[in-house]
Amino acid sequence: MKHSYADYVPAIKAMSDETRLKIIDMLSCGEMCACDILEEFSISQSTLSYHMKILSESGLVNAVRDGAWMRYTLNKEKTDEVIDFFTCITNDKEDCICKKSKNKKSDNQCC
Amino acid sequence: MKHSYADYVPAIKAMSDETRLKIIDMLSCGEMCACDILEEFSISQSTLSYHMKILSESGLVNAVRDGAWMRYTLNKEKTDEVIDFFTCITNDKEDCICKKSKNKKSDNQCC
DNA sequence: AAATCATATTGACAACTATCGATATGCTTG
DNA sequence: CAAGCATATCGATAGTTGTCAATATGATTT
Repeated sequence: MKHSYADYVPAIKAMSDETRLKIIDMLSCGEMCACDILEEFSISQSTLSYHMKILSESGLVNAVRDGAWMRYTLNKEKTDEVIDFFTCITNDKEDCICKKSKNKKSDNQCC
Repeated sequence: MKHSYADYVPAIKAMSDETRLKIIDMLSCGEMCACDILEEFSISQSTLSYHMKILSESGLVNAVRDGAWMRYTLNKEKTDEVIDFFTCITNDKEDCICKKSKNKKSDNQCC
């Protein structure tokens, strides 16, 4: 099934911040709780909570409550989907948007 | 050579916009000039110029003046670099940030 | 149930972003 | 060189973002 460019914007926006990139990297080898993530930064607890919300709402990160703690994991399906999308739009392809009729201006279907 | 997360932020920010994602896709099979790109959108000429500036300053797009026209191409080295970076931070690795000493809080070296 | 710990939400604010119309710059062509 | 085309810059503006302190919520422990 095809998607539109806009479908990927929330996840890419979520990745376009230095703090969140580092959090993604920290989650790449396994689960972490908010307090452990917080230890690695010099930001307030509310700011971290804001970043975790953006990451989980974008689908890049799974958030599971475990008692008083939140356990975060990377959503590998989603991160792979974003990588596939990038690979697709940055490479030449049979049905590339630039090969389509000039009249189909409103075509936002993509990879 | 290692980079910091912040090094990738400008390129990722440049990709975090629907219009610019479509422009990247349009450039994936070859060169285009600003006026041809503009035809595909319902935005003003000044807005397109703004987007092209962000794309070229991020390094994702090469901009070359050709008389009165600007010729834009995708910088494949840069787009590949971003894809490699994503692949790296979203996958487990030997020297992952999460395996480092808790004391090295200021370590922003990454993929 | 009161105190405490972990996380989320709220309200405020400065900085940044996307957009436009108007105007400027720079190249080409009559 | 004047007119016109292609692109860039400027100034204004509405919307979004990242940050914090303060406070709220929700779970655990005493």
